[in-house]
Amino acid sequence: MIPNGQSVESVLASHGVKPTPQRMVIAEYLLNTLDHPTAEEVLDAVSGKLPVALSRATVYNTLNSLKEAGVVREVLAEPGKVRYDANLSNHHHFIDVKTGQIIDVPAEKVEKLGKLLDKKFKVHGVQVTFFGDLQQDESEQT
Amino acid sequence: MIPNGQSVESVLASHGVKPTPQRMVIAEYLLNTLDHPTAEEVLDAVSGKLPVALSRATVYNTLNSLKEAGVVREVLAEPGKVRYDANLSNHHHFIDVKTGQIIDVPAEKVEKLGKLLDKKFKVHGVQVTFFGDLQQDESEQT
DNA sequence: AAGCGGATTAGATCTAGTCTAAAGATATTA
DNA sequence: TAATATCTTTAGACTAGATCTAATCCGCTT
Ligand SMILES: [Mn+2]
Ligand SMILES: [Mn+2]
Ligand SMILES: [Zn+2]
Ligand SMILES: [Zn+2]
Repeated sequence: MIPNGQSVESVLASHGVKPTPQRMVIAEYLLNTLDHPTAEEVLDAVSGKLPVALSRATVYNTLNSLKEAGVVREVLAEPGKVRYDANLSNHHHFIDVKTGQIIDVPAEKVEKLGKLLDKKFKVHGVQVTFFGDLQQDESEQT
Repeated sequence: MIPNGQSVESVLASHGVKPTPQRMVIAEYLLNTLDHPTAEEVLDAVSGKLPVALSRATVYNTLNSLKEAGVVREVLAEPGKVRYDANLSNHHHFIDVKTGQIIDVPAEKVEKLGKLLDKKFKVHGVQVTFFGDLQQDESEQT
């Protein structure tokens, strides 16, 4: 997650995010976990690490800032919850429908989109979503 | 969406869903749109079509029943909203980040996952999510 | 007709997320 | 240093999607 020997502060700096104490602890947490925590989980995990109280609004503000700055990305897994992921490598996610566990899947594993993956993953379904920009438009379509 | 010349009633029957009037109008609506409506949008669209009031609880109950029965599937596009899709063919979604419009993309268009698609779709990002069942487990992993 | 189980209802409740208005920090002038 | 501007954080109110509850309704079977 955290690139090479970079400090959390330098990661923020390189993305143009001013390093306040609140942002530091939140980014540090995200950059050092393989989990895909929700805002609530981030709050629980880091609120003890500051001398002052950490408000929910700040957690949400910070997560949105980090997302917009490109430090983390959103993962939409279950309905009704946004999760955050500091792994910016080209990868996808496998979600265990029993436990809810979310596991990173390197993009190169996704060759034929249906075969692939370890035999350890019994795939029930795949959901692929493109986000982009629809050109409006000349004749022929999808 | 709706298979061949089948009636809505027979679609429900073939999936083991008892065809009440509420379920009929909801299923009929979903089976005849290319949209990917939310529960709220379903409620708005069909509530006038019944002689009685249609409660929100029934809409949610019905959507969950239809999903579990395999008549529709969930689409997780934007955070905080579940959308429903009666197109069960193997396909993915393109979401216009400007308008929010959701467009079906046939699976065969998704060959190399990055190239592909019409030039009309400028892809900013792709999110692939597998849902499944994690075998717990012998040695080697992803 | 009585009883049963599933379906539907209105409205309360839950919860993730946003908004608000005030207070705090930090940088930039004079 | 003081004044000011801009940005950040805070507690708590608020919103909105979704679920829960308990009463009622409806179609069957006896
Ligand atoms: Mn969250
Ligand atoms: Mn909805
Ligand atoms: Zn990930
Ligand atoms: Zn679709």
